Amino acid sequence: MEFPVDLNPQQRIAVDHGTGPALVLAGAGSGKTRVITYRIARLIQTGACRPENILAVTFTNKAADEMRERVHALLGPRRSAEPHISTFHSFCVRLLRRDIHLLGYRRDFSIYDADDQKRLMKQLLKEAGLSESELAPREAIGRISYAKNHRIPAHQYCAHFKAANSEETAELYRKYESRLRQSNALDFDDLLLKAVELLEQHPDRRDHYGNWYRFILVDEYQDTNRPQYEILRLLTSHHKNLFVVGDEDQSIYRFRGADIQNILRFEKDFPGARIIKLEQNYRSTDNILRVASAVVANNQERKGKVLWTRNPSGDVVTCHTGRSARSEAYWVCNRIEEILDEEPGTRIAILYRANFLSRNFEEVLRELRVPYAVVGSVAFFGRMEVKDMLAYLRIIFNPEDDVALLRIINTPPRAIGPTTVELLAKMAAERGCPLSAALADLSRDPARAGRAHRALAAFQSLLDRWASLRDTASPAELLRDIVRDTRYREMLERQESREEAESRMANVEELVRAALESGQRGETVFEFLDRASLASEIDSLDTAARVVLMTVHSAKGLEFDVVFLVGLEEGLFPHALSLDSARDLEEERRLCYVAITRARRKLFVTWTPMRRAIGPEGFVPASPSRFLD
DNA sequence: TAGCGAGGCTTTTTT
DNA sequence: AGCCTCGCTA
Repeated sequence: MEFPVDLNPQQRIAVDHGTGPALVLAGAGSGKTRVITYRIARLIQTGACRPENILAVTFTNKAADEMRERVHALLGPRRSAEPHISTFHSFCVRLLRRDIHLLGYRRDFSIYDADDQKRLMKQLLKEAGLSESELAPREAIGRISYAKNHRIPAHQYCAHFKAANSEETAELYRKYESRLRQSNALDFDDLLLKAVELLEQHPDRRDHYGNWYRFILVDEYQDTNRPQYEILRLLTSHHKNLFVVGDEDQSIYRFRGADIQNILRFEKDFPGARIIKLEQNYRSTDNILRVASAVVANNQERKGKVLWTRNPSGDVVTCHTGRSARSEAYWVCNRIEEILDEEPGTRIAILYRANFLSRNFEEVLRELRVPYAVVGSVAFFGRMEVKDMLAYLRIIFNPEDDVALLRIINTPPRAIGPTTVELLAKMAAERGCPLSAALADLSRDPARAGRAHRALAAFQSLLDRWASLRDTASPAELLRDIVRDTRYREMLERQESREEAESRMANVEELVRAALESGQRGETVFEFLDRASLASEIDSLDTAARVVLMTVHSAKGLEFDVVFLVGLEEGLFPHALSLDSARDLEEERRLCYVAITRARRKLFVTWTPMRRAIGPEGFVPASPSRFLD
């Protein structure tokens, strides 16, 4: 293949960049994914580097898949080896599954997602005698996560944070960490942090991976956090071949630790870095672009790019004020009907700040019989029944996984109630052992008898049976056994309507199929579980859907012909929790910028004063978002 | 002591 | 739609 010529001068400079650090400041719609994929193809094609020595990092699995496909398309079918393209988290998991024993962990660790974290934290709050109204589990997790990402250990927590209940938080932090350790589990933060530790404490590993990955490319650099930055520094310490692409105006993940300073001070961190700006937008009409620029121009924390386009000016951006949340939804959905009537192939998105806003739009779309897809709230791997099945697998392969055990110990109900679970937890705490060990002992204790004991013994024998199959049966076979042995289907049919039970069982079947396929690809059970843990909602987005509903965060990196940005009210967008801080407000503004720049041809913005029926002091009508000005 | 139905409450953003 | 608590029953 002759190398493509459809690159503008700046893009070409970026693609042809040789060795050493480079920062590509790429405005929305300026072709940044294209630059990365072309560059990967170029490095391989010119022989500068073998494919397997390239590491490209993206933010979602979906982005990684797409990048892989595009590189394939550019290079054609001559498969010798593949460049390594994945998310930071998946990359770190791979590293850790191989080398984490060097840090004193076992390689069969479990991964705790947000839901698992919350369960663990609730348990800890209960043990500490704190009510959830004193300290919300999510709040506690958030603080601990912040401290971890800034490398502040529990015993130094109070010295850094002087909030009212920082002592309680520090104590929870200490217990949280020791419980994770004891459960042979890592949370999402740990996946990155342990990778940093590994590379820092074991220079031979750092050199090994650093030498292997000769060229490292990073997408969405503006959303990297501190541990991610450190991983990049460690891996590139010798060769400095770090090529990052990002847009400071699209940095929207501060709440989960992203540090916009990473992109703002790139030249300081990597002296001699080449800086390339991509300012020509190929996506949107000029009118849309001008609206976007006007919003984000109010920000201070910028490097300053001037986006421009050769596209036509297009329609003006329309703002609609709804009489109520419901009528806002009707207005939007009626416009959608009209648009699809005229041009059935149009790809349309309804974007909002918070998930719960989807409800009205979903209901109205259903009423009008317009097919749609929602991203969010209930992703496949987040479904109750799927998580139950995965918890069974986890406890079989990592018996120390307390959160998994607690999840399924009485699901389906098998007469192991709160009192019995409490007793197990007390035993485990006293002996400092995992719950499964306490369970095994208690269920085999000949001195005990009675109903509760019989229930425990029956459950233990189920666990023993599955454990004996662990090394011979495939995960898919195990899952089938679990469904059968636990009478899971019967539980669903007892608890829910027939339809509901059917659809949940269909999800379980789907999971079995996924396990089967994973096995056929030759993956281990851990690779299967890892993918389930790291899958995100956007990964499974059906790109064929004409109308999609999602949060603005989920929409980052996507584009649509027509965008409806809804719920533009003070307190909602910008969100009430961001109003006190200038930095948070800037992030809300960037979020708004992201939303606007998703649109190719048409943009509608809507709001309504009448969204919240109840406030603290009765009804309070909302004001239009400041972003509308 | 476990199970179950009723009823109230609540929703920032997520790898 | 999911989470919790409460009160009743076996």
